[in-house]
Amino acid sequence: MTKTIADIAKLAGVAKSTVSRYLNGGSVSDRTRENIERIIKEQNYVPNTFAQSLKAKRTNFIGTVVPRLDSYATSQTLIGIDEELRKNHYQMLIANTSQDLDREIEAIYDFARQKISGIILLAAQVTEAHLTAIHDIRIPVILVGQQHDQVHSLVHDDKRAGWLMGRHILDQGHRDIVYLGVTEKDRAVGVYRKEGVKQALETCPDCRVRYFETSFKMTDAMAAATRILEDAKPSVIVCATDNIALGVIKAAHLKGVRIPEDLSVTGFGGYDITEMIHPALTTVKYHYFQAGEQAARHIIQLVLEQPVDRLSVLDVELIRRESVDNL
Amino acid sequence: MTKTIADIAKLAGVAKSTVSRYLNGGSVSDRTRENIERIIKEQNYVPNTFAQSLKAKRTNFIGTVVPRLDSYATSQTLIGIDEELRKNHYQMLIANTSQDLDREIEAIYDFARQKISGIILLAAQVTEAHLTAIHDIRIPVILVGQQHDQVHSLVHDDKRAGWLMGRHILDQGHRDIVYLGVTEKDRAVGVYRKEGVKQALETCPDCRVRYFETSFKMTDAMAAATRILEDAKPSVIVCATDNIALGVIKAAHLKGVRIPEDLSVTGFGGYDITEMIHPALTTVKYHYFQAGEQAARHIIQLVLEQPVDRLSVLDVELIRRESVDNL
DNA sequence: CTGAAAGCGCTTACAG
DNA sequence: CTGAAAGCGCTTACAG
Repeated sequence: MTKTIADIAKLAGVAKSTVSRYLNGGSVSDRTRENIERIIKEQNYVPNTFAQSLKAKRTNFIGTVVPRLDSYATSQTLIGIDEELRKNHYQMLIANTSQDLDREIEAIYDFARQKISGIILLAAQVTEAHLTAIHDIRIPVILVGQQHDQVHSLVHDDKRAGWLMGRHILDQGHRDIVYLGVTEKDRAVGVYRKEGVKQALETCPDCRVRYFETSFKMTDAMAAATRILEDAKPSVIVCATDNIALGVIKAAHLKGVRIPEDLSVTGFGGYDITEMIHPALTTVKYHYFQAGEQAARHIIQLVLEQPVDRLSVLDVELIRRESVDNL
Repeated sequence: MTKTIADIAKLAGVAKSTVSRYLNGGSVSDRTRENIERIIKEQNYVPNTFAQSLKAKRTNFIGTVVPRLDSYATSQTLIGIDEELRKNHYQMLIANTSQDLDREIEAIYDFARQKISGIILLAAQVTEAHLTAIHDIRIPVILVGQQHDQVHSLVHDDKRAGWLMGRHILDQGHRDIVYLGVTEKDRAVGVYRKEGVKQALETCPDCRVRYFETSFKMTDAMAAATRILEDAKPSVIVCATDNIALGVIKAAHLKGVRIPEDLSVTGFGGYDITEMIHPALTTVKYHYFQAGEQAARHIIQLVLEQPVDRLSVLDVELIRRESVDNL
């Protein structure tokens, strides 16, 4: 049924090795080249990748571990990874872990088992188990969105993002501020982003700043905001993510609190939707697509044993829109 | 370095075939079983999947072709596919085509080349080239979201969705109606969904209905809505997708048109975000996750050469929220 | 430039 | 229950 290299060789009147050489760009005479070319086309021959990989001991697979598939950040990053990988003739494999840490570890080992060449890890946390797995598999790994000294990392400048936002709301005259953040287990979002905001706000001695915590879910953020709006009466709520901001805005609408007249709200991320809602959300744009592209470039370099910076930091960009009032 | 079945066999003092049999659940005596088990654990042995696939002539890969990664519908469907595939020890491969029809065809052939066992195709259109490719590769294919008599298909009940929405706005007293749809090249969304609406509206002789077309992009929808709001003065705009509805709502906000007091708006899809915006969007919920699960189940059955319905239709559900006024 | 041969790491009849 | 042998479809030195 399906043709093998032997069939082609026989039809072309040459040895299998010659066909293989042709396939792999080795030196072949023009006559045999044309001959083989024609036969391959005629026979609709495609090489068996398993036989290739078995022999060559390597694959063109790059595995990507993602905590979730239904997030703007993940989607954009994946698209960037995929585009760049395609260009370089690598194929992306995705393992979705649905925010389950155990599955994350499992996925790493699974990928190793499949002899993929490298792993791109979009993790929210890096635990000991992660480090052990990364060490065990002896395959290049690059971390995206989080950093760790023992692993090649690519991150967004969370601290600067926080700082930009902190400065901005100060500039707009806000003095009574609520920061609605997330768990510190997520270093990037939970710690650095908040640190940036805090650092900017510390330049303002007469500011009142209160910190609250919620989850990444819009509904949880909504509930948290409802409580906050009952007790505190801040002029602005700085949310750790655009999704949280969306939840806060919803809560405000339901309570009849107008944005930005009664309450300013900000996010982080720069999701497409933040521009479409009303009022449009002031946020800090993260370059997820570019992060994906660069992560792909880095993992390929790592696979090819070329040097790569241990840490790359992507710039971020403040986007001023309508959800912040100028007091 | 990495262990092979031969190493394990030697250490266990048995033949390679015995180890293989153990691995594949064949009959082995308790003693050798325990022995092999122990050695495998000690040596941290993992079978080489390429050698397995080369010999066994099949893989546990299921390829999924998606037109885009950054859409709620795609994400949810992929999650459903992935979950179900995992359960059955299949691995999902994703090819993103960025809405490029040529890449879609290419992806199908690429998958075949990689000897994947089956393909799940989330296409917006089914062209001759698709049919040729599907026919050429001789691998089971299931179409999701679109239907075609020559291919196993799994669809949402677009016609009924349209009908439900048409009935609903009629029930709410709307008589001056604009339908903002998309290209008929997309049969499911462009034709059937619209047909459903039309069918419902035809029961209303004194209704005024006008049809417009836009793209799937929010920004295009926004521009289209801006024009529509200048000329026509409908009481409701029925949008072919939630994203289009989001664009329409944005345009309305910018023009100072209040929703739903001045204009009612509806969508299709049931994206999470539609609940968070204000006012919450009336829409028809599609069960993307379940579609993914079922598509996975079907493709597995097809791979195992079990019978599968040529066409499966998933139910949809009207969700009444605040964006439709009761006149 | 070309070919014969060995081998990648498995699985699968076939004997015993 | 167990083993020896052949073979899956390729690639890679090695000779010529």
